[in-house]
Amino acid sequence: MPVERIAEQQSASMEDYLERIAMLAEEQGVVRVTALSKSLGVKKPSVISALNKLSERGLVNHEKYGCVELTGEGEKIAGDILRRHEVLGKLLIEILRVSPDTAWKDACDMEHYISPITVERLVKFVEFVLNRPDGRPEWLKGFDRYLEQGNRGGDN
Amino acid sequence: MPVERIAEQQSASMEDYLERIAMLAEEQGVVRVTALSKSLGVKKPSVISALNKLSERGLVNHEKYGCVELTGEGEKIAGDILRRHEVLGKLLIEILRVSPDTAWKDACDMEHYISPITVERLVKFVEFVLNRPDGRPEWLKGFDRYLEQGNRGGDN
DNA sequence: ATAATATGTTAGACGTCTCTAACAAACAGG
DNA sequence: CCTGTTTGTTAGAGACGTCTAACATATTAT
Repeated sequence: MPVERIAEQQSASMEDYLERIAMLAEEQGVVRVTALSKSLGVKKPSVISALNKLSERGLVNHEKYGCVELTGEGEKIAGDILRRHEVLGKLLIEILRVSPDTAWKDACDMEHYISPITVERLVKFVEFVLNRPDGRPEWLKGFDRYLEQGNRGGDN
Repeated sequence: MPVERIAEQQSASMEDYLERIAMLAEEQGVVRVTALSKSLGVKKPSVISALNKLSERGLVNHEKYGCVELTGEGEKIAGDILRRHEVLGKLLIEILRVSPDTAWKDACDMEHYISPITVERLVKFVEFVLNRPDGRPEWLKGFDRYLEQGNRGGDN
């Protein structure tokens, strides 16, 4: 079957490039081919090939032997991806207590396929559960105990 | 980057075939190429091609012009996929209140990328939240109200 | 300046998964 | 039966994303 349509019509792979460019730009200011290659675990010709496509689509600026930058639209898309990544990560790490490494990888693999509607729900759920004046809710502490002890704990 | 390694070393596409074969077998007894083609929204030659690969890998039995059946190992893998699908679906539908259509599609697209560890956590979370003697917990009803009214409701 | 190294690019191949067009087998009605 | 329709298969092409090998540019150090 065709790869599922993804937000903004980018493939999962292209979305990974956009996201990583945004992250490296944030972390290190300039983004270079070698850094992208190392960060994504692909060879440099693959990076070049991806940058050419993203460049054609108007999502990045990349002159030969130069630095890589997101265009306005590229930034917008990268932002959406990061948002999906972040909310999934929060769910996995802070609610489900998955280890950060596993959670990061799973979130990264899943993030391309969540519809905007579901993203919104996730955002609201994570907000509802975690952004509370009284901190981590009791029932969630009960889930923590359930994980640790294999039972529901005493008070949830 | 290479497509992420998936449980049992199958590609997302091959996993979709396995899952759908299992579902059609359940629903209709016999599984045929045409049914798979319609169900997955791909052309028949694509189905044949997939079946040949799955057959080589010992996951399905398919004689020329005959029916399609999962082998023992094929069933095991399909079962794992269905389990991931189901737990994701429950989270999206019963907890996050995503509409079944969207949830099904999102779950289907995400299911291939969840690690076994995260699946376990999801299972436990969904269990913890939904399998309770006293029914849907109060805090979750609070979330339902939060979705409906954009506030936290009165009592959670 | 120039040699050595690091970085970036091109060309071409491969694997996966899809498609269309054409063909083959199975089946069902007359 | 045998003819038409449904079903299944083969052959070949194309998109995508990766890789290696070879080459080009840029940078750094002497």
